[in-house]
Order: sequence, then structure tokens, then C-alpha cells
Amino acid sequence: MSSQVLTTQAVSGETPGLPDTAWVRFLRAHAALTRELSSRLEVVHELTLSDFDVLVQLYYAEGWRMRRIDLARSVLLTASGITRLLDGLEAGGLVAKERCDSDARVTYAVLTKAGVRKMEEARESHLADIEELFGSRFSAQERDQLAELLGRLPLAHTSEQCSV
Amino acid sequence: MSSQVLTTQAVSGETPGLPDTAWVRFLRAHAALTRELSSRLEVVHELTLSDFDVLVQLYYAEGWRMRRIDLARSVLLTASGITRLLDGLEAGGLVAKERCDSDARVTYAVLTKAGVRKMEEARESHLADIEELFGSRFSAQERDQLAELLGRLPLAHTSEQCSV
DNA sequence: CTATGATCCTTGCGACCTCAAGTATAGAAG
DNA sequence: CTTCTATACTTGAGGTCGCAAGGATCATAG
Repeated sequence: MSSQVLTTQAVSGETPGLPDTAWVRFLRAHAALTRELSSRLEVVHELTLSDFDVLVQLYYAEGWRMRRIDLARSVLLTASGITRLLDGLEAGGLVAKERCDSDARVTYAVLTKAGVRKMEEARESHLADIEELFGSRFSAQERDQLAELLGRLPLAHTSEQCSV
Repeated sequence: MSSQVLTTQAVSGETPGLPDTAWVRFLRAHAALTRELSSRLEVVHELTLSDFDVLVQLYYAEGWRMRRIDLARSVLLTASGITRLLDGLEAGGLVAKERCDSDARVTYAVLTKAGVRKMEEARESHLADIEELFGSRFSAQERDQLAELLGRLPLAHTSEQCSV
């Protein structure tokens, strides 16, 4: 009732029990890919991966505008994370704040003209990078399959069960 | 010659062109899973995901010993990252330094008795967590398939081509 | 032996992100 | 109106990590 937890290990047969599971590959691939993609994005467009992520979300939102809290949830950052990330984008003139008339608690993040331009500028090269490092490794069918498999993973905190 | 880059998007049909590709799911899943796993590992065993990662590598290495640089490469951290991570583990008494007789440049990282104990302690619960949040989402076959697909991704810096 | 270049490791610095705590607003109940 | 709870956002402190630079050691060639 143990030792069956790790499937697909020791594929290369190097070290005896060294785990090389789907999960470990997942971790390694993420580290390598984000490092490389981030670095390219940084050099060419002076953007973080997260910056780009936020820009994309806003770009596809109605009126290029989103509540900060929704933005945070959609890119899986905490509220404070979004505040600081947007601080940077605001300083760079890519995003602006906007008050909400019906609820004074909320603030909108809006893409500025410059932000839209930046986004469209960065898009092409970044998508090409993703394609090169990620997408091109798979056939269209495999890509769909991968997306389906990854789509099953939990996106939020599981187990809200906190008794005491 | 564009707009075909993003396959598998808008699966849920919510926002028109909002990308929901395999890559985006990959990013989101990673953020969510590492957050949750890290938090659990922290609470129960006072370990980081990276800490555990290093412990595992050492545990399966000959003599529970590895050159720091090899350790760094195998967990995909930089040399400085390993130095600081091991600082923590050394302070906690889980890992010790050891000189190399044949080459004074290299230092080994060795699992201490306490380190081995910690590793065996943490292993069970952490693997169970991984299984719950990750593995259990897939059949054995799907797991293998996922591992195979993820295994195609580049693990190091691509394109060493730096002309000037 | 000395110079050169590569490798291993550490350290200063900064970037990014989280948690915990605090402020402000909203809505519901008394 | 007042109180209580929930939500939105910000800020201070701290942790992890990469990059760049520097020191030490090794290997090789002159």
C-alpha cells in the first residue's frame, strides 16, 4: 500500500528510485519555461510575465477595464500582489485607475492608449516565444489534450474545511 | 498568418477572445498547486517546496551526498539560489557541508541523520497531497501521457546563439 | 613557474510575491 | 441611526530567487 504512488518514474533509468513523475516534470518545465520567457519579455518589452498576463486580461475585457479584485482572481494573484503589479504598470503609463460610481470601495484598472499599444506590440513576439518553447512541442491534437488534462487541476484553494 | 497561434481557446465561451490555452492553464495550475502544496508543507513540516525538492534529490543520491552545483542543476535553481536554500537547511541541521578532497572548489551537501528523518517524515504527507491535488485527477494512463508530453519541454536555456 | 580561462561558490542588490494588519466603504439587522 | 459583518484595497515586513560581481581553485599552455 505504498510505492505505487509514483507512476512513470525512473524513465531514464539513472538513479534507482529518483522520482521523475509527471508532477516533477511539471515543476521543472515551469521553472525553465518561465525563466526563459520572462527573460525574453523583459529584454524586449520591459515586461514581466505577470505584467503581460494582466495586460492580456484587460485587453480582452469590456472597455479594457476590470475591477482590480477580479483581475487579481483571474491571474491568480493576491489583492496585494495586484496592487503592486499595477503600481508598476501605472508608473509606466500602461494602466490607469478609475473610480467606481456605484461602489466607492472598488477601483477599476483601465488600459491606457499606451497600454493597448504596448500589448499589441508585445503580443506577437511573446506568442511566438510561447509557440517556440511550448506549443511547437505538440501537435494540435496533443495541445488540446494537454489543455484538457491541465484543465482538470484545481485553480483555487481546496478544502475550505477549517473546523476550529 | 496569425490568429491560429492560439488553439483551444475560449473553451468556456465566456469572453470572446480571451486566451485559455494549454499554456495559460499550465501557468494557472502551477500557481494554484504550488501555493496550496507549499502552504501545507510549510504548516506541517516547516519546509518549502524547494526544500523538499532538494531533500529528495539528496535522499536518492549515493551516500546522501551531492555536489552543490549538481544539486542546483537538478532542481533548476541557480548557484546562488542553492547557496541560500542550503543555508536554511544547514541552519536547521538537516544538511551539512563536506569538503571535497580532490577539488577544493567543490563542496558537497550531505543529508544529516535529522535530514533523513525529516525527509521520511515529510514524504508521506507530501506525496499524499500531490496525489490529492494532482495525481488523482488522472488515470494511470493519462498520468503517463501527461509525463510524456511534459517531458518534451525544454529544461534549460535554449538558443545559446549569442553572436556579438 | 606564470598566465589564461574555466568552474565552483558566495554576496550585494533588487524584483516579485505573500501574509497580516489596517483603512474605507457597503449592506443588513437591530 | 447604530452596529456588525463582508468586501475592496493598501502598506509594512519578510521570504525566495535571479543577476552580476568577486574570490578561490583547478587545468592548460607557454
